[in-house]
Amino acid sequence: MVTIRDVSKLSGCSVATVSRVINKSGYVSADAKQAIQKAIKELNYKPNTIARSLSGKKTYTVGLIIPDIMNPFFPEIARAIEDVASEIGYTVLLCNTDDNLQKEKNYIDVLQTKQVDGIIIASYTIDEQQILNLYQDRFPVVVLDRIFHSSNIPAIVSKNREGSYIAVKHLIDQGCKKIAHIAGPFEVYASRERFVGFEEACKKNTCYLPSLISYQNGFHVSHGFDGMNELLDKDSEIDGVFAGNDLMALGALKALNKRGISVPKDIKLVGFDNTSLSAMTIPSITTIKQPIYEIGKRAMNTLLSIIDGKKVEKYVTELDVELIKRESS
Amino acid sequence: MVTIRDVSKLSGCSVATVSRVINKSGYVSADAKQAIQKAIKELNYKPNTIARSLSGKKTYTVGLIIPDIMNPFFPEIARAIEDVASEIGYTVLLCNTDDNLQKEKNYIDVLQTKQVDGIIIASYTIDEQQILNLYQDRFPVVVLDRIFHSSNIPAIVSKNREGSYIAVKHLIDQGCKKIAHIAGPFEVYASRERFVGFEEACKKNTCYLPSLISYQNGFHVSHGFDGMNELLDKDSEIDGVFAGNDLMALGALKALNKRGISVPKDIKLVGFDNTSLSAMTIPSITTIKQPIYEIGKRAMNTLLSIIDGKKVEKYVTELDVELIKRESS
DNA sequence: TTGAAAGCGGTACCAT
DNA sequence: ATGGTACCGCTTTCAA
Repeated sequence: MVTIRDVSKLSGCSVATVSRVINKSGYVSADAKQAIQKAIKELNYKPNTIARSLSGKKTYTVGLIIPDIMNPFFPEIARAIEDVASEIGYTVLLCNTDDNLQKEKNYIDVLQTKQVDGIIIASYTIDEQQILNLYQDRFPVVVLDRIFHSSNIPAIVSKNREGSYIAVKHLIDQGCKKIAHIAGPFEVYASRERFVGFEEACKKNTCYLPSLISYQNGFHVSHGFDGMNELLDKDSEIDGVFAGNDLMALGALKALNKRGISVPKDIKLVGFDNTSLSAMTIPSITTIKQPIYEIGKRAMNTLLSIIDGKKVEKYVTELDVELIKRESS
Repeated sequence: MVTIRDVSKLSGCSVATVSRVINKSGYVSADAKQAIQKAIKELNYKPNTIARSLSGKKTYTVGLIIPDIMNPFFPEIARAIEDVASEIGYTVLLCNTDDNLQKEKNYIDVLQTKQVDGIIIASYTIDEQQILNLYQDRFPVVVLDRIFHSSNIPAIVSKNREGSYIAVKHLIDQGCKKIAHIAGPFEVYASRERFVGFEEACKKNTCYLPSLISYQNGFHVSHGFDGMNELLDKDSEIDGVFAGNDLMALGALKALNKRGISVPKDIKLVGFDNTSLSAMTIPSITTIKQPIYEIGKRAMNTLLSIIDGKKVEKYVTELDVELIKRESS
């Protein structure tokens, strides 16, 4: 391995001077600079990042903590984060925690001992105190898809409530009279918000009935499937369904399909997220688009601001959602 | 930040001894050990991984280079790798390269200066010489879904040829007389193999016609859509389609749907990969299951063996594929 | 404008 | 069994 001392020797300058030209810091004469650059070329010298980190206190690496990269919401988040990271020479550590407290705690420890410059966390279950500790230690953190009202931890979320409202409004506009909702788990911030948005829209438009909500303890395809069946068993006049996310919407679609109920003729269906799968189903699913990529991008940019010691003016960034009309409605 | 010297002072032992108990190396008296462990607890000391890496030459981090985490094949790969990594205290750097040579070259450099212990590469385009260089520098590398016959670079692939054969055989068993293939780009190892498997199966079973193949220059939904339309325009008697992967199968399904051709009644369809989406479509898509998780797992285990200096006996690991029967056939 | 040298937080060799 | 200390490769202060 070629070190800074090799460059120093070959160029006839001291390591300090070499360091200066590498980092473009301090004064270096044109002659010295040239000699050093020549030596760097010749030796194909690449500064050792580890040594740099140890001395300089920065690793140019951030940690991304998510429940599971296999959940279709997260690849795009990860991609966005990685895109802005790599753009400026940062690198991203991928951490899956399955919403498991122990794994989360463990990863936070690991990331700290690895001296990452900051952490982006998307977790439904994580111990609030855990994150608060980081925040109070002035460790750069940004939270996704969740808000801690008890503190000023920077958070990026999208307008879930408004999204639900738009979804229900759309179903009404399409002629639906009896609209049901398949709600995700209430521990999850986004589920709660979507539920509230649904309630608000229903109250304003007189289609609210408590029996028209199925409460699920998860948000995967199977939950949508079960929820849809549950709703259909209770009330056969349902003509519109708003599912808490696309995965559940797909589950609902499967249940409807199995019963021979036609979408969108008999029942119209709207999902949430606009994950890639919603465009892939047949019929494709109308959904509320979260700007997933944008969420990731903003999160990373916010994190970088914090890392650079800039004051973050907006602690909560709320991003706009949008109705994507497709075949299911 | 608490350092080893703080522990040394508080415990009354030297840093060398503290280091010994941290690493369970060398002899330490019971008394010393106890005092040190007490001090570690009290100070909540965590060894600094960066310092450790600088001195010890290992970072316990590996790089994962893939085209795009948003491609549904890779989240599961990433998950598998991260699972085995985290299990033994390793950490994974996520690198998306979009099959772009410059990005690949750049990431390989970055990963080397970050001193990762090894790299797992899944790339269709990457310069063979690039990887060869790493390999010859004795830098631990494992390649996914591709084989370099010119060298002994460890590779994990699945039995693509056999998979195609099984797919075609299945279509024949279902009564298909005229089977078409939508082939992915030939630069991609897996596409070539699947194509060859298709040809072999057709020749053995007398349903081979060159006109029944659509050659696509990509493998996304749109390519399947276009390919299907192309085939249908050429020959209206097709009653079975084998798509080069699930995304293309979905595209084909969409095209068929649009033309009012019923699947599986009029045309039966088989995909490849068994990505999660294949189970989600309506009708769900029969496919050849690649053991995606297993591929990732093996790749990481192989990499770890290499890192630990063990001899790798099998340079090419070929994993079995399996027919997953679903509604589309 | 330059260089010597003291860290950064560990590891591990060599004495004792 | 233990401790002193010279590294690992780079940054940064301080003096020249």
